[in-house]
This record gives sequence, structure tokens and C-alpha cells, in this order.
Amino acid sequence: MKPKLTLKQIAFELDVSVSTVSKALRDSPEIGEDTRQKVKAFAKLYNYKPNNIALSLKNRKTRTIGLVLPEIVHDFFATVISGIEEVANKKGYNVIICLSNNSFDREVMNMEMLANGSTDGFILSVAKETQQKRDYHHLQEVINQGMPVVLVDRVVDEIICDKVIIDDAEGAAKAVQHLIDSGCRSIAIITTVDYVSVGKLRTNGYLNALRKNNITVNEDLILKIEDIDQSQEQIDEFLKSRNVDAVFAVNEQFAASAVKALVSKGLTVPEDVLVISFSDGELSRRFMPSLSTVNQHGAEMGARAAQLLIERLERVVDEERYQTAIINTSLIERESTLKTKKPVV
Amino acid sequence: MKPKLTLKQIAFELDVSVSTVSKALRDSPEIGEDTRQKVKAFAKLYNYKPNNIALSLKNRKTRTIGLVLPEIVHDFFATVISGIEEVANKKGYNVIICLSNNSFDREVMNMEMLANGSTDGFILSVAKETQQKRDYHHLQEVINQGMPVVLVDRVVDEIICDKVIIDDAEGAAKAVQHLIDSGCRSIAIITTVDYVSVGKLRTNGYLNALRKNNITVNEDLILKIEDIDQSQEQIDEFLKSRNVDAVFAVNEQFAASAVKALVSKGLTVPEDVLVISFSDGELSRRFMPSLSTVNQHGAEMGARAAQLLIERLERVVDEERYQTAIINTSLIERESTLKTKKPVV
DNA sequence: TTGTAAGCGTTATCAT
DNA sequence: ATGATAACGCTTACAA
Repeated sequence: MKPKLTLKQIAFELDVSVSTVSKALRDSPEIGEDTRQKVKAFAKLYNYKPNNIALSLKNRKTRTIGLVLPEIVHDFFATVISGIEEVANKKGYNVIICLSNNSFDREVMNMEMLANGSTDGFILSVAKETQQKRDYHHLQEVINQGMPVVLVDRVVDEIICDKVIIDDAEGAAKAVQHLIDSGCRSIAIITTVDYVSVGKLRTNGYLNALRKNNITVNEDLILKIEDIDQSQEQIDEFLKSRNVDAVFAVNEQFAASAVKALVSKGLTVPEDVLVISFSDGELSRRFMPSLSTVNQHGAEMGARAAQLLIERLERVVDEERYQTAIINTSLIERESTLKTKKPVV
Repeated sequence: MKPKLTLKQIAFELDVSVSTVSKALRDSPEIGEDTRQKVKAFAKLYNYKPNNIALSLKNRKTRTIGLVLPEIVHDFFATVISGIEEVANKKGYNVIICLSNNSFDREVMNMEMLANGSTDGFILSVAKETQQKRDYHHLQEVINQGMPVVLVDRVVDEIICDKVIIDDAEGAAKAVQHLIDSGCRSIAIITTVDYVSVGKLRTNGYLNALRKNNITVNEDLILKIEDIDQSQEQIDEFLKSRNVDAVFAVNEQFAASAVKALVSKGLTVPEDVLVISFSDGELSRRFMPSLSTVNQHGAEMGARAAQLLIERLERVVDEERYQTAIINTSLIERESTLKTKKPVV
């Protein structure tokens, strides 16, 4: 086991000083051609690589991004990570990922842990619990310490910083409009409780779309789910007693559950009821019938977030002006809204 | 914007030396009660937290684990990450995640990047391309430098280190046995190309199960897929022309595609053909019909890997003895193999 | 052209 | 009981 080679070692071996080695490796003009050659040859031969930690300490920069996410077993966040990784790696940054598991305390802990020198800035999607508590002091804290923060998807208005979002309301409206255009009038929505920012926005989009088309909002067709774990039962129950011709679900899990509930009721999708989901993921693509959906371009959101953060870290942007990047959504039509085979009776 | 508080700052403010502050905060008995109180009070008041980078440099330990994965938009790896995070965080470790995207070069780059002081050790699942090339010098390299490595799931025999796997062959055999027990005799397998270690093992399990039950292996019922992106077409094509009473797929994507192919052929699952998948994920759970599967306990694998790595980092294990932890699989029976409604004709 | 020294933030050793 | 110093690995004025 050979320990990592250091400048000191090289200096000792070549009988020069540490600073000479350092300068030679960085092609400083102060160093004579021959010594430079010698040092570089030696370094290459023994595969010298500078120690990141020492560099970080010296430069007070880690070239590391702290990423704090509510969960990861979820296509959307996984794609966000991919996007971030892609950009970060290209620019020579590492990504430290921490999961809050939607817990406020863990989110705070993670940020405190990373804020003590481990990262130069944060990309964060706030935990459900944090949104519920509306306590964002930990975010303000790191910002006050001069660490830039970029919020992604689940953002909070109270914190002033760069943000990357989609227009959730517009995306939802687009989905619902598609249902309306397909002739549906009795459209249920399966959404989250209101304190989940994106859930609320999507609910608003649903409401807007109905109103715009002069369809009376029927509160009885709105199901708000708190915990995804018991969602199937709630959705079964909800759909069993209601007659609808379409369902808009704010995520693909709810959509899949809705289809299941409808089928067990003896209905067929899309022949009897159209179903559309939000946030295009593996499930929507592979489901039978494949699910129409509003895609969220997670990778693009992540890439954009990384880009915004790195720009700020490298001071190429106006210190005072924060931007909110809005990533476009688009409707992906698949089988679950393909109304061709048989007309509604 | 207030910069982070340092020992130096505190020392200056309280008019004592840096070492006094350091000792006071660490409850050194050398320090007088009053000064200790004073220092601690001040530190608490201004929320002093030691700088991780400085500590890392000093201790030559980062308390950070490098995690290199082939991909992440994949339930299995996502759960592995969850498991690792859980254990790592509990023990005060951070996790730096890098994605190889199944590329050899990126895997090497990532490891080199992290090996320069950023992490104390690695947890890695090797890239597909790396398995194909059989080039593992980057792994041996970091091991030679004294950084422990734990391989997860996609392991390589050539490297001696701790490993966490499941018994893929046994799991596959269990799945196939279940099909046989359900009365199937003409069982197709949809698997990966052989250089993917786990794919090959699962294929072996399939073969073993057939032989054990005296069922002749029909090479024509074996489909090996290279690239998941075109898998649907290949699977459609494959199943169209073959008459089978069951399909064993080595991952849930293939299984979903198989069901789709069968349905488009006019068959029903499970009435006409049973389908079973491997690696329990969201898709298997939510699919219609829900897919029977061999669960892989990704979170448990991750947790175990983190535990093994940390034990080695903290030297509580015998330096020379490496272990291979085998996580148990179990069969999860769902609708896709529930053969009740109608007997095979 | 090369080397010395200070400093990044800590902690451990060794004075005082 | 407190402080000065060196060290972790590196860079960069500043000296020589």
C-alpha cells in the first residue's frame, strides 16, 4: 500500500523545495526549463494528483455542490440528479447528496453538516414537512453566510435566491384542457394536500382550466391526499362512488392507482374514462395503458439549477439579481387519453 | 453577509489564544472552568461549527463516502442510495455520489476525482462497459492507495474487497421454480447480454431451475438484450413468434414489456401466460397486473455496504479478511403469476 | 532561478 | 491554566 504522493515527497526525492515543485507543476515562468521537465516527468511517472482537501482549505472553495432532496426513489428526483451531475461534472464539481426523507429536522441537519465547509453552495428541493412548518431559517442561514442556494421544483417564495421551476399551474391546465378537448366534462382531480407547493399549483391549474371552459367546479370531485402510502385505498374509495369521465392526477403514482380503481370498478381506460398524469416517468411510459402526462423535464431542471449555482459561485452573475428559471412543460399524449375506439355513451 | 466564525476569530474576540479556544471547546481538563464557560458560551451564542475541510486535512479523514453508480433513474439503485445514506448519516458520514452512466471512462474519472482526498473510501457498482472491458485497474489503484472499496450488486471477482450481493442465480431459480410449480413448462427468459454479471447469473439460475425439473432447455426461448432502449421492439418480435406459457424477465422493465407484447398478441396475463420479474420496484408494484417478482432489498444492500465500509474505515475489522455479504431475496407473488381464473387449455 | 515563510482552520505537543 | 509552535498539503508573496 503506497500512500498518496505529495509535493513534499516529490521535493524530497528531487532535492528541491516544495514551492519549486508546486510552481513547476503549474508552469510558472519563474522555474527553469530543466527543473520543470524533471519535476513534471517525476510527477507524471508517479501519477501525482494534488490533494483536493488541501486545495479546498487554501482556496476556501471546495468545488462541491450540496444537494438536498426530499427523496430519491422517485423518477423525477432521480432525473434531476442526473441533470445536476451532468453539468457539475463537466465543470469539475462534485455533488454531495443528502436526503431529507421529507423531514424538516433531517433537512436542517444535512444543511448544517454541509455548510461547515463541505460545499460551496446548495441545490435544494424542500421537504414536505418544511413546507408544512414554513420554517426556512436554515436556508436563510446559509445564504447569510454567503453560500448561494438554488431551489428546485419545491421552492418557497419567502427565500430570495435563484430558483428553477416549471409552471405547474399551466402544465396542469394544459392536461385538463386536453381532457376537456377530448369531450370530458366530469373531471376528477387527485392531488396532494395544499401545503405541498407544487400540488397546490397543479390544483389551481385544474380549477383554472375548468373555469376557463365554463365547467362548474365540483368540490366533490377533488381528492386531496396526504400520504402516498395509503393512496390506493383512498383513491379506490373515492372513485368507487363517483361518476367521472376523466381523471387528472398530479403524479404518476396517483394516476396508476386511479386506473386500477377504475378497472376494478369495471371501467376501461381510455374507453370509459380518460386518465392523465403529471411528471413523466418510467411508470407512465411503461404502464398499460401507457399514461398521457405532462412532462417535467427533470434532467433539464437539474442541469439548469447546477448551471445557475455554478454561475453564482464563479461570480459571473449580478450579485443582487436572482432569477427564476421556468422550464417548459409539454403534454405527452399516450394511450390513456386516446379516445378513439368507442364514443362515450 | 457574515463569514463563518473560526477559532481564530473567537480567540481574538475573547483575547485568548487559539489553542485555548480549541481545548476549551473540546473540554480539555487543562482549561480553567471559567475560561471554558466563557469560550463555550461565546461559541454557542455565535453558533460556531468547526470547519470540516480543516478537520479533514488535519485528520487525513474526510468522513465522506464516495459512491459511484452506473445510473440512478432506476428504482434499484435509488433504493441502494437510500440505504447507504441512512447508515452513513447516522454514523456522521457524508456521501458523494457520482454517476458513471455505465461508461468506463466516466467511472475512472469519477474515482480519480474522488480519490484525491475527497473521500475515505468507495462504494461502487461497476459500469456495464467496465464489465465488458474487464478493466479494473482503477479499482485496484484506489485499493493500493489504502482506500477501502465495497462493491455492490455488480461486482467483479478479480478484485479482492468487501462485497454485497444477492444470490442472483438462486433468486432467479426461485422465480422460475415458481413458474414451474404453477404448471408452466415452456418458459422463456428475457435477460441481458452475458457480460453483465447479474444478468448472466440470473440466466444461470433459470437454466438450473429447468434442469433440476427435467425440463429441456430450449435455446430459442432465451432472449438476450444488449440495450434497454430498443428492448420493447425486440421483446415484441421475440414473443410474437413463440408459444410460451410463462416468461421470466431479469428486470421489471423487460417484464412490463413482455406483458405488453403478450397482450398485443391477444393473450392475457396471468390467464394465458405467467410473467415474473426481478428486482422489486415501483413498476412491479403498480403495474396492471401487478408483477410477481424477486425482491432485491436494495436499501438493505446499501445499508450493508455502508456498514461494511465504515467498519473498515474505522478499523474494527480484520485488515486481511474481506467478506461478501449475501442479502436474502424472496419471492413476492402478485397478480402476474396468480393462476386461478382459467386453466391452461 | 530557486527557496523561505506565511497562511487556509484545526489539533496535538510541548513550553511557560 | 494558558500559549506558542508545528503539522496536515498546498499556493503565493517575498527573499535570496
